[in-house]
Amino acid sequence: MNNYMRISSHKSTAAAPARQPQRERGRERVAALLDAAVHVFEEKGFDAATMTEIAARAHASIGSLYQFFPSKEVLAQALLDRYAALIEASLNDLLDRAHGLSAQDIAHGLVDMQVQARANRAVALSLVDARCDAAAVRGGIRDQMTARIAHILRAWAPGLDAARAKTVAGVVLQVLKAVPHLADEAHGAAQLLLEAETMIRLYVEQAAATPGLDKRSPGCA
Amino acid sequence: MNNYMRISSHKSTAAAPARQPQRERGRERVAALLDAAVHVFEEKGFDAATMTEIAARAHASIGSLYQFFPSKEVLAQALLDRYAALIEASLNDLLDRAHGLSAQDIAHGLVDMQVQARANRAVALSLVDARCDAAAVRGGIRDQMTARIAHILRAWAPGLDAARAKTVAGVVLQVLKAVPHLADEAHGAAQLLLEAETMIRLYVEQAAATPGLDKRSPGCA
Amino acid sequence: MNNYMRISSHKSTAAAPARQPQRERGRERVAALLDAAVHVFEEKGFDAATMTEIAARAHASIGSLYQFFPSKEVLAQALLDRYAALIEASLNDLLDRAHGLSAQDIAHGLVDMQVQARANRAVALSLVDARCDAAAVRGGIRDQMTARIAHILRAWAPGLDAARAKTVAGVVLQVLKAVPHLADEAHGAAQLLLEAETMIRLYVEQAAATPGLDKRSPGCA
Amino acid sequence: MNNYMRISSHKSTAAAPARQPQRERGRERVAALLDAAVHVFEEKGFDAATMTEIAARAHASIGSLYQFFPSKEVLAQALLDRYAALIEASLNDLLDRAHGLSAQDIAHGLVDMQVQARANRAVALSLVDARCDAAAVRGGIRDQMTARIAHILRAWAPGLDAARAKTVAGVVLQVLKAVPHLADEAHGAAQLLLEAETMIRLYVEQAAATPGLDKRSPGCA
DNA sequence: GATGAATGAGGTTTCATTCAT
DNA sequence: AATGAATGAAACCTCATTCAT
Repeated sequence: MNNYMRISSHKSTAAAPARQPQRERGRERVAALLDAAVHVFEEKGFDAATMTEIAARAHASIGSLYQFFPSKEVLAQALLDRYAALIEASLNDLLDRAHGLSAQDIAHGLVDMQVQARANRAVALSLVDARCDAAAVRGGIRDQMTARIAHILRAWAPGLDAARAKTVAGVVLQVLKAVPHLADEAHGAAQLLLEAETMIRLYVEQAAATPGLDKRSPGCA
Repeated sequence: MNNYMRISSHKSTAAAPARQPQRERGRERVAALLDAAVHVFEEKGFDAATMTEIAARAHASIGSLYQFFPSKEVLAQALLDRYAALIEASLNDLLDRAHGLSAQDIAHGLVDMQVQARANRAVALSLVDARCDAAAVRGGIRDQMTARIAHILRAWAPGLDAARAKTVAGVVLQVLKAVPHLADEAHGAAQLLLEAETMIRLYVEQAAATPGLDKRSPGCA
Repeated sequence: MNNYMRISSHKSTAAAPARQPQRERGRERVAALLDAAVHVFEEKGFDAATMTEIAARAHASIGSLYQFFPSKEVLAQALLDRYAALIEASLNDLLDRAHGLSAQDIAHGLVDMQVQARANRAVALSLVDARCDAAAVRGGIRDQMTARIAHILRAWAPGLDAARAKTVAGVVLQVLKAVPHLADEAHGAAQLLLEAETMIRLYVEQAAATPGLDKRSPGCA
Repeated sequence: MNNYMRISSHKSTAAAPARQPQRERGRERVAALLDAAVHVFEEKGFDAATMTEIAARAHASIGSLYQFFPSKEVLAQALLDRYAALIEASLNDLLDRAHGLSAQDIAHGLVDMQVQARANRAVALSLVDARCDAAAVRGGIRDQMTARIAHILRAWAPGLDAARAKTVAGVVLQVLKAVPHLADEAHGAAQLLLEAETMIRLYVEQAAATPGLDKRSPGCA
């Protein structure tokens, strides 16, 4: 895998990044803190979540939280990194298998990836949308996910024009962002997910069938 | 317009609602405050936005802001109401015209509605997602929009099963939520919007073609 | 008085400066807050002083303090500005009278200026030394005081070389910085101040007598 | 050296003093820690300096730092002790040579002492001024330095009245405190130091010439 | 009605110090 | 001895909201 493939590792901010624990005790703490952060961010959103509650939910003191995550921003970024690693693995797996799959399989693979990343899902996606200085950094994830999905689409439908693939991937990504919301629906979540798959399937099928005629009005097919 | 048509006015919270201005001067004030609120909420998000900045951006004092909107919640709700009225009008228009339109027209109508509601768009949608006490209240909008879109779909494709229409509408709504994001893309926003239309068109076409077989695996069509 | 004469007004920091109160109530508050700040900074020093204590000593809430002084830095700067205005007036007065005074009068005028600025004296001088980002801004005060004293020296001893006057002024300024400490001595404060005057008198007399021979070993006079 | 000569060792606080290292390795550690402390205190000042940064700069763990210096206060005191020892040596040397020196030599000796103590200079002097619980303890240094300088002055000018010598020494000490600041000036530091010497020389010459007439207005000489 | 000052709970963050390994 | 994790009081600062003028 070349460097272009990497999604995460966006520690470009000058501020101190998350500190790596050096003892077993510390590793356990960090894991507990991250899990607590996932839950609190998911329940309250980035702004409304409080560091105090996150620490408390991990049965740690506020000082311990800051020992490893020197700011709320860094904590959020750590969550994104963890999420990005999961997505990266799923996308790589799908990329390897892409050639020869049906449109349905591609759609299912993409939706399922989101469902599998369940533990961090809504969190990461909401953090991606959070508006703050680090927006650019986080935007990086979106761009790389778009690129990766475009890559998969072209592996699956080799005739697809590069620019078209990127456009299609951008739209698909937006739909994928809705997946966690659908999965949370009280009634008929399973059915809603299947519908999302259908939508994506139809769309990529159509894209594969009209691989590069970007400038036409898309309704004339 | 019957009561079933109303989307907004969910003032179920005990707190006093937005106060109606009594004079011409007051109406201008309220308009300026709402516009300022749109901008600040859009820039900062609900939590990070401050009442003080909103007042300042409207060249009003903080006291004036609270004169008309007795809490931040109420202000947000007022914005949602204004947004809902726009959407309501668009959806009603589309409902009236639905019968006889092509799938492409339906898709375009829905996407265009989002684009037209530009001034309030991202704000309202982000407020819809904001997690706070009033979440339930706001959730009402989503449910009603789903219902309204389902209504349009059945007006357009009379054979569509009621339950199926609701499911399809739910998925379409999620895609519509992505429209503002797509419209904000620096490169190729117009093309991205066309793609979103295509996606919706293909999806509703397929739904119209398999109107009620909800329980099957949707991939077997 | 030309622009070169101004000492204060160094609001070059991008951050919001102290906010001017617009009502009588506010003016009283600001005065009380500044007075409280003087005492606390004087007792504890810049770092050890707490905003909470300053507010409490002014019988104000912490919120009121931050209403007018959006940060500890800004509060310190406001104190410096107030101090600089006092010093500026004293120095201007001395400048006007300089021609024809005895060395003793010059020395007394300089020392007395420090004693007169009693209310803010030690505070301002300690803040000038405080190490922080605003050091440059504060350094500005020192440079301007040096320039002003040099100006006075040349008005008093017209033959004095410009460069020499600046050097002499720099040394005198350092001695003046010690004045508040001397004035605080439990035993013989008055005597100590007289001695400081003597020291400055002897020094400026000698400087006036050897007005521009900067490069010699100064001991050979 | 009799007891009267000791400047430091004011461990009157109840807390445990700096612990003596037992092995060679420990002595190196302590030296490194003290050096690091000098740099950090000098850069940040006593309050803003953090124990963690001091330890890090010495490539030691925070635990190691506390092994030898059980509190920040103790660490500062250790620095003062080290500084006091240097000053003590310089002052003793000057005391031995005082009789027969010129005023210029005395002035130079005092200023040079400050310049020589360069490594610890600003630190110690700033710590001397730091206002905290241990202020009294640190004040001891100032008193003893005053006494020592007075001693030197009387050894140099035997006719000098004891009380007058103490007063003069107090003023001279204040000027000496300015020496590090002068030595730090970007432009003409050397010249500024010479000027400080001149100032002190003139002052002690005058003191020697009017050895005990303390009550007169000092300007009438 | 309009204005701007007042309030204080609560949020993020720091850091001296202690302690288990 | 050495290390690094743990702790929590306390600091700075924000901001929704109230209220006197």
